[in-house]
Amino acid sequence: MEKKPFHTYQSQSAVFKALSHPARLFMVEEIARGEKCVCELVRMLGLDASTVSKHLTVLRNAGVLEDQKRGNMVFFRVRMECVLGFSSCVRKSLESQAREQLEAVGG
Amino acid sequence: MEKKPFHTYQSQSAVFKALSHPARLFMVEEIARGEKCVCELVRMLGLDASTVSKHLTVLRNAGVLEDQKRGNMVFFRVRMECVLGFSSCVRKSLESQAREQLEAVGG
DNA sequence: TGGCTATATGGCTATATTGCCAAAAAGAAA
DNA sequence: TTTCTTTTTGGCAATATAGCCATATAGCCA
Repeated sequence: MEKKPFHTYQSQSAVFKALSHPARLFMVEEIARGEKCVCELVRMLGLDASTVSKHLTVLRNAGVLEDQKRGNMVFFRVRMECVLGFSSCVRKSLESQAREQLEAVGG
Repeated sequence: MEKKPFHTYQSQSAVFKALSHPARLFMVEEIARGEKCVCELVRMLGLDASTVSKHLTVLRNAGVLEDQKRGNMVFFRVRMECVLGFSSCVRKSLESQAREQLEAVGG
């Protein structure tokens, strides 16, 4: 059994950690619809600009997003394209689990 | 965030949070190779049994794993099968990003 | 019954995370 | 130049997490 070194789990789990906050998950999905500047995400989320900036730093450091400065604005795009499939997988799984739960209760 | 209700992001991000710890990621991959009792994971990880138990609770509550008690042992299986594809996606992305980084430096 | 194993829970400390405000840095505009 | 906008960074307090130990619970076997 080819076991993977521990640092492999470290950098992989950093990606999941980056996706593990509702606001960050929202941002990734919105950015997937088209690149967004920080200011637009601030407007969408209603969070402080510094908070949004730090969330985006987490996503960039994990390799999920990449940024590009144009003028005095910074635009973010998805870099790790394959994570976009994660959400639908998780959503469908949670939905089917909820249905199972409903049937078990007698729905 | 009016595309999807907030609780959708909450329960989805709980799944990613469950995967966001190296020990939990390791456990999911090992359990994917075949169901494991808590005691075996304790031996593999070298962590306290109570710590492993709590990690497994996180994974079960997120819907990633399910458990089954047989005798005085509890066996865990993967419930959210599709997460098993996440790791290879992330690993490949991180590898290609590392290669890009190497080229950028002049490797 | 008692003793042993496997697992879960409560409590505790150390560390990490999150969100805000204040301020700095970098451009654009007046 | 000054002023405004955008973004990042530092600092702080509140909260959450991770790990351990101690203990509780449950099942097996003698």
